[in-house]
Amino acid sequence: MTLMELAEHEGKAKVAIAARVDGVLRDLAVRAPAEGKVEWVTVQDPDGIEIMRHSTAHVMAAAVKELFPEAKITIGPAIENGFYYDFDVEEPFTPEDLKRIEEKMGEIVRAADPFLREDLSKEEALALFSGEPYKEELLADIPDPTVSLYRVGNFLDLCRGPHLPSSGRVGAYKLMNTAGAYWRGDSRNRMLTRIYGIAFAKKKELDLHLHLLEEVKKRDHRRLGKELDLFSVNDEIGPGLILWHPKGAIVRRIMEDFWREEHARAGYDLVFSPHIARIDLWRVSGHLDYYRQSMFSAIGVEGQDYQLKPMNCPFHIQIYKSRMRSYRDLPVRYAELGTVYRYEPSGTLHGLMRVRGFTQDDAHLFLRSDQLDEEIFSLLDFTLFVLRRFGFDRYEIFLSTRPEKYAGTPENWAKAEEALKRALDRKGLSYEVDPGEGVFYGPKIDIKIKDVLGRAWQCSTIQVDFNNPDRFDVAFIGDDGAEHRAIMIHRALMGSLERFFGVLVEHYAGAFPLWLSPVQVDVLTVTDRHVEYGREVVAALRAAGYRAEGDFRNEKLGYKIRESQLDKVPYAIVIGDREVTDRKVSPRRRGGEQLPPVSVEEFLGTLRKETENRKP
RNA sequence: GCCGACGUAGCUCAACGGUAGAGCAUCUGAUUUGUAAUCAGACGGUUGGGGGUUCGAUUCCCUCCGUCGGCUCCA
Repeated sequence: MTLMELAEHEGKAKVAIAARVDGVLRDLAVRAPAEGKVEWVTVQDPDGIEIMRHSTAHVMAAAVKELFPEAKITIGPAIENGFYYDFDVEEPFTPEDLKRIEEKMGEIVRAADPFLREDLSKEEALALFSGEPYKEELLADIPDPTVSLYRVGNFLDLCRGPHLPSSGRVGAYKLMNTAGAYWRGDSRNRMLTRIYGIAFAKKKELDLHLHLLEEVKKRDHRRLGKELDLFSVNDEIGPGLILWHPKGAIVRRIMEDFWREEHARAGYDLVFSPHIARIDLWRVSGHLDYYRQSMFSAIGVEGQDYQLKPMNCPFHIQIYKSRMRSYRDLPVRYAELGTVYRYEPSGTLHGLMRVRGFTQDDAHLFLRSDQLDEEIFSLLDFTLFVLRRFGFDRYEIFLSTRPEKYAGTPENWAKAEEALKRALDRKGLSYEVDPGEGVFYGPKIDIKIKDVLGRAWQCSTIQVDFNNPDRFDVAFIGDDGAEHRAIMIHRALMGSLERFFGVLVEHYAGAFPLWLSPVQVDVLTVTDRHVEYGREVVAALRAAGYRAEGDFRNEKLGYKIRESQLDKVPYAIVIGDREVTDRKVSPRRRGGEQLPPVSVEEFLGTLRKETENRKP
């Protein structure tokens, strides 16, 4: 009896698409075990939906091979929300091709061809895949003597499986776009043509996801940046270089003020450093060896080479080194909103999220080794405190370990990795280990913040550095009167102000909380009769420290309300005959909620309450 | 950087080998208006830059710049 027959017997044939036999995922076509645990896997199951998406990729590849027999197949896994498949073709697919492929997929789904598994020796498989060089290459790399193949209709693919019982069980899918992708993700390899698709169990879920994509588009910080006049990038200035317009600049200034205030409170000393330095500084720091591909070319000055800074650390180190330090002075914490410049390949630039010039909310901590654990622990605390103030309370945390290209000794790396791990464990934070993803000078904790739509953004980073102290001879005098090596921590909480601001814009869809809003209150008059009192109200709000603007134009109230709403101003207050007579204002919240008329004093109280503690 | 698509008025988009058009914004006038758009008129473009094909290019070709979707990389 096969699992399929067993499923029929148990009345599960309609929902089961695979089975977990003693914890191992299997096709329904295989023989049911005489004993052992069988669990049915459905498309509701995370494993099940992945199988379905993977099978959809096969169906797509089958459709492509029918329409474009000369296309060479490569690989096509399931991914979040869907799947992709990479092909080697002479001419990349056009949107019209995608439409045809999608239709052909429909035919294959309607045909409900079974997915048939065949286990063959590698030699037999090689014979079947002659003319498919990528499959031959994959086969050559498989150590096992036998491999599994899956056939659906006329399409045969090398695959581990499992798969749906038949193509008829494929759910709702849609081909989205094509993209270039290197074979095996290596830029030295040939560029393939990738087709991305999304796939869900039900049409309704697919529609929901398409709706989500619309929402993402609406929140795009590049669109909102233009609509709300927050920032721009400009051809004549150059790609990846940001112009902060007045409204964006207000938000940035508030972010910076908050940051400075809290850092002073947390025991940091605020410093400033220049944007360029002699190239030798970067030779000593190791940047020239390990970071050169991210640096702009040197600048010749009176026969000497200077370098635009990609990081702030060497400067802070020099401040530390400007005098002798006692063990009693540590930890020394230098913080700077330091603007750095990094060469990023043009194809990677993206609005505010990936730029060539950005300001890090950087700090460097100089510690004794006995202070490392405690400092990292309180740093995690501080980081989460700052992030929460901006409305982020969900995170993905990664611990990145030693990369291939690194400076320092493996022993020191291990020590640092241990220290980071201990702090995370003590703080009770769950995290993933990212092997080999550390920076060249040390391991790090990265905190990705999750926005309202659940997307994760890399912002905060805490990096231990055992390298620079050696290179720059960063030392302190211990209680034994001898010189000791200090440990350094690099850290940024918001990461880059540009990226963090971009994330903020998307998180709030441009509707910033009151404390961050570029304009907090719009004062709208009904007719010319009310302008005088309107000016008075604007002046009173400004005198109290709020960002208020008056709209005294000769327009209908509805027109002004609409504009205020589109500008996402938190409060619009209406002033007409009634308000002038009673010396009151009628506030309306962004979103339409109408509040009762109150005196200006009372309204100020409302604002004060809403901005205290910088409520997100 | 690589692959593909794209670049038309301040913005969003039409036209597509035959001297470029709409809506919104802006400006002017009228209207004095009560919670998401009052009406009318005017202004606005060497169609991203350069080169080529053609009697003629926004349209076809080349090249450069930039943007977008990915890949590689990353705050």
